[in-house]
Amino acid sequence: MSEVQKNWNNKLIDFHGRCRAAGLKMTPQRVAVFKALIGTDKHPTAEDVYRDVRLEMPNISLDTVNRTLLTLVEIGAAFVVEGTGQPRRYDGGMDDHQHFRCLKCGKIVDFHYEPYDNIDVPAAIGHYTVLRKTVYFEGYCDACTHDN
Amino acid sequence: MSEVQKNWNNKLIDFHGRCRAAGLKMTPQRVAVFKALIGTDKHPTAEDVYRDVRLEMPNISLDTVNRTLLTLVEIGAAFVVEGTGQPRRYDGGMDDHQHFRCLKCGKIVDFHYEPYDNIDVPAAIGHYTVLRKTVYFEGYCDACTHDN
DNA sequence: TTGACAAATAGTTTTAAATCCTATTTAGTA
DNA sequence: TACTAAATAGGATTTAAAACTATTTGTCAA
Ligand SMILES: [Mn+2]
Ligand SMILES: [Mn+2]
Ligand SMILES: [Zn+2]
Ligand SMILES: [Zn+2]
Repeated sequence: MSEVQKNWNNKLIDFHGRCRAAGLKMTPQRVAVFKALIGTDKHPTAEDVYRDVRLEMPNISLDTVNRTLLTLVEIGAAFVVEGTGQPRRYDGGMDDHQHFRCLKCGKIVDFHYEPYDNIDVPAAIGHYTVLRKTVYFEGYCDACTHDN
Repeated sequence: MSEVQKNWNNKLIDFHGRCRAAGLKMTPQRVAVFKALIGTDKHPTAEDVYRDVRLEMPNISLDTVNRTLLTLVEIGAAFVVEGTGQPRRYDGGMDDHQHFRCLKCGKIVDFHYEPYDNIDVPAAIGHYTVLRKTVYFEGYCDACTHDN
């Protein structure tokens, strides 16, 4: 088995484990949505995932995709990308990384800068339960900077 | 004139200037929306602002409130708070600060930690046009942490 | 001060994202 | 293999935001 396949397999096993731990059934729909999400670095919307999964599973419903994506977030197998105002964008890449979002074309680009992996929680909000700490950039991507 | 009044007045003068610079008319609706926004630290939705402004200006339309808020963002007199999927939350506080959002009650809390005001752009995205740099926390606020 | 006109608004309709509803199917288990 | 709670499909509903259009209004130049 190749490294890539091994990595893929580990993710599926991990997903299986998370579902069991949470008392969730392993349905084909769940697996399909999970695979679609971890198979891309494009930070898709629910509609994007729906379109993708339907190629293999034409009868899946949009509601199931939406529900499943929320479930993935709940069990820690995915998260919602930070950003402002638009439809939710999901991310199945659970390795430490940060995001840049292009305000013109909507592209969300991963990058990794280690000092931002675990930034300090300032005293001012120290008494809150902090579940997620994010460093996030917005602007125009290369293509959008240069055209126009 | 008190310090508070002076500060308030400066913001209106600044707003006036920004409108002129952008070639925008000074309408009573615009002023009312702007005042409503800078008069709160609650990060209101468009509906919130609508409700508020209508007390003084009962005939203003929701569309005007939405349009005006977007206009304020365009001319740099306000911005949209980070966070997707829910209704947009607006912020008229243009002093440097950061946000914590409670995932349970939706409250958005301002805090200010100077080292986060102007963080480094990593080399990986150095060629992009970075317009906004954000440090952002999510979790449960005090009340929501304790009442479970 | 007035008149012309582009910009902005009110009121409404339309679109789009997400959630809700319910009859039916299914994964886990004993 | 049969049972049951959980999950799904398909459709309806809700909600935020944008689009549309007739009317009104700031702005500016005469
Ligand atoms: Mn990512
Ligand atoms: Mn704020
Ligand atoms: Zn772009
Ligand atoms: Zn809270």
